[in-house]
Formats: sequence, C-alpha cells, structure tokens
Amino acid sequence: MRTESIEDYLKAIYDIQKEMGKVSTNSLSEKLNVAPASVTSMIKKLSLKKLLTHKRYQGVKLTKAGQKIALEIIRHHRLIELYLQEALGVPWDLVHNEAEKWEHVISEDLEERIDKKLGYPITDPHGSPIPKRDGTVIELYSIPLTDLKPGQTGEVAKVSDHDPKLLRYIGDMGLYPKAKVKVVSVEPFSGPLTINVEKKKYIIGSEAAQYISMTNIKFPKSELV
Amino acid sequence: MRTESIEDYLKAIYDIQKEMGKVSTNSLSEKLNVAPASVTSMIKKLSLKKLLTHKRYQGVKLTKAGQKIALEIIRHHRLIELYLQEALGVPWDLVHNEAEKWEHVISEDLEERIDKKLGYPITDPHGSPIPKRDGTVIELYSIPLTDLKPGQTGEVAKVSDHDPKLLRYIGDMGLYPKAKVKVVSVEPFSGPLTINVEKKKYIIGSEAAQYISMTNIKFPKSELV
DNA sequence: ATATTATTTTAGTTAAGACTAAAAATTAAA
DNA sequence: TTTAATTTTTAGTCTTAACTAAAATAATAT
Repeated sequence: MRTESIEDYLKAIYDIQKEMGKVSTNSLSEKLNVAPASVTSMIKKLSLKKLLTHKRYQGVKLTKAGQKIALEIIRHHRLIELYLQEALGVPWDLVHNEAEKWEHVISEDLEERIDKKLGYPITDPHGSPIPKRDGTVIELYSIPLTDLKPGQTGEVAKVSDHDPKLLRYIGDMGLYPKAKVKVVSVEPFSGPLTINVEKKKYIIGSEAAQYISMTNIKFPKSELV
Repeated sequence: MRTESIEDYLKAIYDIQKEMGKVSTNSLSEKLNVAPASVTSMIKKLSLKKLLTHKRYQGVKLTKAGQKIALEIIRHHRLIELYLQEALGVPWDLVHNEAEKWEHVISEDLEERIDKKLGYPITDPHGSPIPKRDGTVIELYSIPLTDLKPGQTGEVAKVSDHDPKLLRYIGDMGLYPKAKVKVVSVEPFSGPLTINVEKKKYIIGSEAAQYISMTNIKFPKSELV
C-alpha cells in the first residue's frame, strides 16, 4: 500500500537529496518532525518495498520507483499551489499548507484537469519547477541572493516556501519570481543587504536573503571598473 | 482528536438518521463497509467524546456537537462536488468519489472561498442541499419517482449519488435536478415506468426510479377525470 | 413460553506508524 | 589510538482502527 506517510517520506527524501546531496536518518527525522527511531523503521520498510536503497551511516537513495512516486506527489503539490493561487486567490504564504494535505488525495484525472486549466504551467507560485507527468524536472540554474555583489542585478528565480511568515515578509517587498532586483550594498559579516526591487529600495537581512534564489545575474556596463 | 474515520462515522450516522430514522450498529457496518464489532467500539469512543448517545439495541443519535461536525463535513462534500463540476468540468458521476477524500482536508478558509466563488449555492449537483456554516439545512419536500401516477408531472429534485454507474444511466436520460418529467405509464408489480424527460420518451426500471426524488408534482388539468 | 433467529457486544489479534530509553556503530578529537 | 561525541539502530510501548470468533442480548416465531 501507498500510505500518506510513505508519500511524505519519499517527498522529503527527494527534497533533501536535491538540497544537501546526502540524506541521513537525522535529516529526515528533523524535516518530518518524527523521532530518528521512527525514521529507521520506515527506511527499513521502504527498502523492503524497493522504493529506496540504504547503506548504514551513508544515507538513503531513492530507486526509480521511489523517485517516480516522489515526483508525482511533488507535481501534485505544486500544481495545487498554483491552482489555489490562480483560481481561488489563496495568498501565496498559505497555499503550501493547503497543498500539503491535498497532494495525497487528488486523482490523476483531476490533476490533468487542473494542469490543463492552468495551461500546463512550468513553475509554481514560489518559482519551483512543476515536474512533468513522465518525471521530467527542469531545474533552472540559480544562486542565493546573498551571493550577489553590490552593483549586480538579477531576477528572482524562486523563494523557499518553508515558512509562511518569511513568505509574507518577502512578498511585502515584491520579491516574487521574475521580480527585477539590484543589489546596492552588502554589509560584511553576513550583514543586511540593501537592494532595489523594481526600483524600490529595501533592506533585507542575510538570513532571509539566503532563501531567495536569483537568476539572470548581470553587472551593468556603466558600473564595470 | 478529530480523525478522518470519526468524521466518516458521524457523516454516515447523519445520513442514515435522515434516511431511515433509526441508526443501528448493523446499518453503520454496512454503510461504512466495516465489521459490526468495529462499529461497536467506535460508538463507544464517540459516546465518550459526547458526539453521540447510544442505547443498546435502540441505535445511536448524534448530539449537538456530533451533528455540527457531521454537517460541516457534508457541507464540505457538497460544496466540493459542485465546485469540481462547475469549475473543473468533472462529470457528475465522478465528483462524489473525489469529494469523499477532499472533504476531510479542506480548510475553513478555502471552504469560504469556494462558497463565494460559486455564489453561495444551495444545492449540489445531485440536488442535495448544502448545509450553511451555522448548521442550517433546507431539505426540500420530495417523493420518489416511483410514487407518481401515470399522467402526473413534476421536476427532478434530487438523485442518489451512491453509485456512479446509476448516475451515468440517469444522466444519459437527462434526469438532472430541475428536469421536467411526465409519467406516461407504470407497469404493475414494481415494473418499469415510461416517462417523458423534457419531451423525450424513456423507459426506466423501478429499481433506478426509486433513487430519483421528484418535487412540484402536478396532474395536468386536461387529464383530470 | 420457549426456541429460533437476528443483532450487538466482548475478547483477543493485527498492522501502521508513532514514541522513549538504551545499545551499538561510526566519526571526530585528544 | 584511545576517548568522546554523534549518528543510527534495537527493543519494547502506545494508539488508532480495523479484524475474527464467540458470547450475550433482544426480537420473532412456533
């Protein structure tokens, strides 16, 4: 059987794999808010089902079958997020939590209808790619806002959706995907950044800036030394 | 806690109460597809939670608190059914199964948005009333199609949504809520009915006709003896 | 009024999936 | 290379919500 719990584990594994490469028992425990011992027993079960492989103390890796399920759930999640925003006007800091529940219960038929309604979109409201039905994921190249140097410009590629409060803060500055940003100055020792978002000036802490990924980075000619 | 299982029991109890008056252990067992013994233990639990009262061999009755939850879930269910049909074009024989899963996970906020989007509707695609947020239910008076006499006319009030196949059959004849129907003839001994649906002639078995509720019954003057 | 039948409840299991506490394995530090 | 710290696993419980088989209660029929 494919329980909600199993789907959550597979999704978490996929996410961590993408973010940090190695997927340890502890990282899963933290991400899923369950005790490490619980993770161990679930890993054992998923391994039996051939949804992942596991080497003690070296972490876990999804099999083809495991990845297929993970991507299906992530696809659901992101399509639903976008649909909630577009069709029902749910604010972007709330779509994540709603989608967390819906992703497990939506039928493939409905998924297809939503996908069509949205015109087969390629990213969700936070800029993350929506996997295709066949498992293709187009991950765009991007770097954290904190890596930009003063004078550089770029546009927001995606933002982390892990914390609604952070999203609201980010949204208030207009830092949505595709927003044009220019870094004016950066304080040393992980200090705040002064930035222009679509010409408007803001100051943002590096803590938050870390969660904003930028693409299309440029050094305006006029500022080249 | 308010688990999905508990919500399903409360909803089932409400439905049976409406349909048959008395809610026995066995009727619940059948409706929910679980063993009678399982029902007994759940009844015990719900009774402890003061969501229902129970007298041995006399059945079960929802308390105010229990009914409130039941109506909330039924409201979710019917709003979702209608939304799926209107906004996403899901055929009416499929909306029920989809809604069965969604009704448990939708937030009150989203419920409100959907309700608003639909213009605060009062019935679902099968003609069943959508309970208000405050627990009001406007149950319209209606009688089974099988109770009509030849010559009588009426309009479809609601149809049972328990079986997708039945719904497809009913839908193919155009027997949607509000459809105008005239009974031409009725064969004795629970035989088939010959009816006109919006001027088109059909023959329908009494088995199926039973599940169609009619309202606004009339005996056209011309046919009065 | 008693026997039969139908309904409901007890008693005891099972499967998921979580938990804690303690043990074991690995990695890092002295 | 021992010791210490970290990470992971075992072992044993708990809760939820199912199950079967058997017992008990109530309703019906003879």
